[in-house]
Amino acid sequence: MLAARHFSIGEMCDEFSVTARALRFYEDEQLISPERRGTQRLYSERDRARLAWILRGKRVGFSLADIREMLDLYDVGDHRETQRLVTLERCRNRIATLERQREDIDTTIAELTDFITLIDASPKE
Amino acid sequence: MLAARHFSIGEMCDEFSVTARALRFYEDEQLISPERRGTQRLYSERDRARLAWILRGKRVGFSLADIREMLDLYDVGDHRETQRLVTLERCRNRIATLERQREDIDTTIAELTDFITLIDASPKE
DNA sequence: CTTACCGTTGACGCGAACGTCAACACAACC
DNA sequence: GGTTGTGTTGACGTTCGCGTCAACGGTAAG
Repeated sequence: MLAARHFSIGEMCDEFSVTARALRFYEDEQLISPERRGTQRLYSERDRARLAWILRGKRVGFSLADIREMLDLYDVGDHRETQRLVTLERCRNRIATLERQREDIDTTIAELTDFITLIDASPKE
Repeated sequence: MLAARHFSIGEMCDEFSVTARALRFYEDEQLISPERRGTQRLYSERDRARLAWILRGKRVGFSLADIREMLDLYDVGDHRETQRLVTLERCRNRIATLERQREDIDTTIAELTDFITLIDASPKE
């Protein structure tokens, strides 16, 4: 096996363009939980994947609480029947709101595009 | 001509499912500026269109400041050459971020869908 | 007239998502 | 051994987007 690589908080900040404060905040909010070597944080590949999820979630407008819930969905190894149904339900809800968002985005893009052609086609002579 | 219809703040609240507080806040922030009959607000069709824009903007994750900027783009009747170019530039930037958002949304939907098939295909017997 | 009801302007409060210190620890380098 | 760089934990400050009173005004109905 390859020795699992780890990353310092500084490296994470550079790579993902976030502040250390933000990373620590996400940890407080239980979105990521890096290991420690003594007192220092060591981020694994898994932590990086989670962070990517977090940032993507933020870009599409989810709150940290929302994102935490979604990450948790992936985590519960415990897929008892009822729990499983709840998870499915929530996933589907998420998807539904995402699809609505996409419609909104398309509408907005269309309007802005129309507007561009409008003012682009009427230059002052 | 038809007499232009106007709407009270209460009607607006019902129709768009927003609170009066929010509407007044948007007004403070110069996103809408309804007329007044005495002290009371009278919302026109134009105000309604703007509000729809605002709410759509919010759903796609824009800040009120962002939305205000976009609404302002439509407003400046003054399309002098330089101003016009600035407007075009901003519109294109907006569109670019919107398209990126849509990619993020698609990715997220895909992952959630994969996850659903995963846990949906492994029911406890 | 008075009781409702809808509306108005402040002003303060609040949760989210960090920013910004302060004070300290540890390791490397000169 | 001192300094520089990178990290740590509090703790308080800040911006955004309203919520939530309080105190008041107009008007329509009984």
